[in-house]
Amino acid sequence: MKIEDEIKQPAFKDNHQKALINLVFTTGWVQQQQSALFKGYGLTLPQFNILRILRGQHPKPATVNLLIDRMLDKTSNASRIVDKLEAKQLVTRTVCPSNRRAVDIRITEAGLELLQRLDAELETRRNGLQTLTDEEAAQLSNLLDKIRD
Amino acid sequence: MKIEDEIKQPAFKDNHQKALINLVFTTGWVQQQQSALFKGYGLTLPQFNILRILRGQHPKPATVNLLIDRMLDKTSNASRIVDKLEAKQLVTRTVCPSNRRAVDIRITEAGLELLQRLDAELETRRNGLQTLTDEEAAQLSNLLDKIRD
DNA sequence: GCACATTAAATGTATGTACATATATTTGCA
DNA sequence: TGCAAATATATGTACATACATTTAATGTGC
Repeated sequence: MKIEDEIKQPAFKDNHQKALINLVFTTGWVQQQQSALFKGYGLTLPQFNILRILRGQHPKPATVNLLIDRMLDKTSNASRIVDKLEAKQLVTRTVCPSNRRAVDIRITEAGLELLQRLDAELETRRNGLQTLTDEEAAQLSNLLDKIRD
Repeated sequence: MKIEDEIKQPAFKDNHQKALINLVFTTGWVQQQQSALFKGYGLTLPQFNILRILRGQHPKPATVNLLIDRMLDKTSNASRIVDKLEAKQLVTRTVCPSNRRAVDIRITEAGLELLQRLDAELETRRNGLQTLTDEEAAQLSNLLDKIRD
């Protein structure tokens, strides 16, 4: 559906305004698709993203700072997302021996297994952008980079 | 900065994954820019968006249902965002005479004046996508429409 | 006219976001 | 050495999101 119809706005001031609204709307749309998938596994989107970062580090631990560094949303509160994952026994938290201010966070076997089950489903969806060709995906990425210049 | 450096991930599996991560990251980036602007006026981003819809309706009233229909994030709780705006006397709420289940929401003079002050500042920023040409903005919009196909 | 479904909005609860502040540990340097 | 600054994380608060439930008003079929 065209963005004009999605939000019932017949016209936009210019292409910039239209692109901005489309950007926000479409990103929300994609994230909602993803969330719906994770929900069946008892995970939220940020919890999934943290788990994925921890798997990338495995078997090395990660600190909260490392998680924030790699997260897409830098201002979110990694501490409390880890709280939830710890309660579900998908991660462990231990004081870092070499720096007792820091905390070593590790993904558990249960966490790895959960991610593995999700991988299969995600693969079939090509990350939610399955309607784009390879070239279009690259083009989109370039335009997005230019926005942040 | 390229997306690889923004989130310290040296490579991506394919262009689709890279575009998806870039989409989420860049939209967050743009929204944070906007939020920073609104903060100086005591508004949050969703509050601003609701106010703008109400101005579009003015002097006709809007119902909560109409707000949800036009909001970018369909699942957010318009009722409670209106609560905050009402507390700041930027909108009024009255029971709709023709359907007493519904509520007529109107922007106040103070709300209109606040938006007018924000307009001037937003204009100079070209909606946060000022680094794109007109053609690139149109191209971006087309790619985003295709994602939702 | 009345029971029952439908509709509009509000409310409850869990989670997340944004930002300020607190607590504990480590570092650096006078 | 001692003490202030820096660092790592946790906590507090306000607001928003996501989704289920509740309350009140309206519409519909019998």
